[in-house]
Amino acid sequence: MATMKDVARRAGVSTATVSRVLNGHSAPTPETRARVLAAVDALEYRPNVLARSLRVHSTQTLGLVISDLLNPFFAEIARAVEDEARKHGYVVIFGNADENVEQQERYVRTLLDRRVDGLLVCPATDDDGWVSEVSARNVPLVLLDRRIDVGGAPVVYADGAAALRELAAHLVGLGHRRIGVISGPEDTSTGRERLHAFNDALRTLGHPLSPDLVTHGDFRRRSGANAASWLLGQPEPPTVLVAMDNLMGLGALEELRRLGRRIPDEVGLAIYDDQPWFPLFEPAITVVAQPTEEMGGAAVRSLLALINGEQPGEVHLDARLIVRASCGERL
Amino acid sequence: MATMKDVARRAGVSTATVSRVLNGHSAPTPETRARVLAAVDALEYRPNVLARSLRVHSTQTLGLVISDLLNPFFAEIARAVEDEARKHGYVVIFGNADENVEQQERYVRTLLDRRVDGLLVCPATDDDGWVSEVSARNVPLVLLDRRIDVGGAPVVYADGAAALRELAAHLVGLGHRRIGVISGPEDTSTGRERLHAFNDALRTLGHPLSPDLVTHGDFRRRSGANAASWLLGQPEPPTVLVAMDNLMGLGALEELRRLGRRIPDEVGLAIYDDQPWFPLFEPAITVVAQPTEEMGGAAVRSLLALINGEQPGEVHLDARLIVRASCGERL
DNA sequence: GCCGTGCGTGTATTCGATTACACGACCCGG
DNA sequence: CCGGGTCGTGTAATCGAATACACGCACGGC
Repeated sequence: MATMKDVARRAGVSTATVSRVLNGHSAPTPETRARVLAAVDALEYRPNVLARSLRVHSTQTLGLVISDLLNPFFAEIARAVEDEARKHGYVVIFGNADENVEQQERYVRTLLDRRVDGLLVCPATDDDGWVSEVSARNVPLVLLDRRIDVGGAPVVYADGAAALRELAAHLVGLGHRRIGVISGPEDTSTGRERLHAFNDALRTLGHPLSPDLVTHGDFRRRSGANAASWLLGQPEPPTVLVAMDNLMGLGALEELRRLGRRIPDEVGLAIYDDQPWFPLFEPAITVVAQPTEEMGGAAVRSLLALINGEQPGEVHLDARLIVRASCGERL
Repeated sequence: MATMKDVARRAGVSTATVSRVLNGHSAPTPETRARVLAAVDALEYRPNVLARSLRVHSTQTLGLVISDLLNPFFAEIARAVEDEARKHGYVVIFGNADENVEQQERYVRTLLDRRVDGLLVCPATDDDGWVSEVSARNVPLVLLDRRIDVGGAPVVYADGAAALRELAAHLVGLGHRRIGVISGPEDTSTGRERLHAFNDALRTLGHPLSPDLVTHGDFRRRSGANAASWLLGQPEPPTVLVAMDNLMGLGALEELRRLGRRIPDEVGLAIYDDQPWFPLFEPAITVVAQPTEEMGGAAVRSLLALINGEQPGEVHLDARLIVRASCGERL
């Protein structure tokens, strides 16, 4: 690979001049500029990004740590993040934490070691041990989807309260009284908040959740199936299941199919997160849809703002209810 | 951030010694070693990966260019790649080509500029303009999923011929004679090969595809829906649809639902690629499943072999038929 | 004709590591 | 008691770029 020195020699100038031409700095003469550019493409010169980064303390790289790339929700986020980053000339390195705190911590460290200019994290749990390391090296940090209490880091998330209120009204309106919930882990903000928001809404309607019909999964498919199985095995089983994440919802659906329960006649089902295939199930699944693309984009923009020394605020977008047929007759 | 010089000063040794301790080289005295290590964690020293990479000409980073992260098939690949890479101490940078040749080319260049140690590409099309650049910088390259004719680059892919033969037999056995195919683009190897393998199998059975029932999509959902719509609008419409990719299959299903056609009584459906939710549709979808996880893992191993100067062969794994209920009565 | 101004360019240092080579201490055999 | 080998450590060059600073030259004003 040709280096800058080769280009300089061929153009009969110094490396400083080459650098200036390439970076559009000060003002080399038009002729010099032309000579340099000619040498550049004669030699097919490409700058060494590592050397540059070492010198200027910036890598034009963002780090993204997500909990699970197989979760379509996070895949969409990753895709949106990559897309927005590219638009701004950044590249993204990503790591899968696998809903696992230690792996998440390892990844954060790896990405910091790679000198990313900023870090985007969808925290696996409330654990915040890794945050101190990030702030110690003062690398800009933006939290995505799940929030943890940590000073300064802006959060981008989707607020499901309104949508869950609508969902509660929808279910109650259809006559459902025993509502089974498959919630996320209690040590994640999304796990807690969705449950609380939903319960608050139901309480307001005069039909609070029965504590024995609330289960906690781990945002994975298996846990959804297990929870559904347990709920339906109760002495007074629920008439509708609400899964607080798309994978757990899938698991619940799987279990309903396995048990041969007719939806929605025997049991209804609603899922938090929409997916392209949810309308294609029989019956089409009623969901709370999150604006994933906007979330990813907004997170990147917040992060870039931080990198530029600005002080972006918390972004919160709204999730919305999409009523389909899986909880009973459409109104 | 503490640098190696700081550590050296604090430990009362030279940077060379620090480096030797950290890399387990030659043999510093146990006492020196201890002093250095003490200094390292007193200062919370972390090596600067950029400086190291610049010096040793290796970044411990792999580049992955995929066509579409929103395609669950590629998401699984990405996940498997990242997983295997991590096990070997590599990090992966990825780029979404969006089934778009130019963006793919830009990404290849970007990743090369980042000095990845090796490149994994799922080519968007047969276009191979970008390959020359890779070989010019002799960066190890492994092709994943789709093959293109290019000397030297090992290919990792799933061979669907056997599974498609079984599928053909299954369909013919169920009495299907007019079989509609939603194939991939003709300028991708997977697009061509799956169609040919399937047609060969049918021909052998004495029921070759009717050319007017073969359509080509672009591996995206919309094209699957359009193709299904077109096929069903033919004067003599097919009795079963075979979509050669999971997204086009989803599109076809969408269209079938929209038109209100009962599956499999009115039209059957089979899809290439399995997904966790395919068994949950009513009826459960018959599929050809690819071993995505193995593909991703194998690709990384081939790439690492190349990086180590070995000469890995072509890896081809087998896809397999999973008969469910969407083409008619299960045998 | 002299000197300040400004502009284009080159020289040399720096970023933070790795490593070839040299050097001094120590030990041992003749 | 001295020469040669071993072993641990330090010195300095290197990777490939960016950039502070200095230098030289042309030009203009007096």
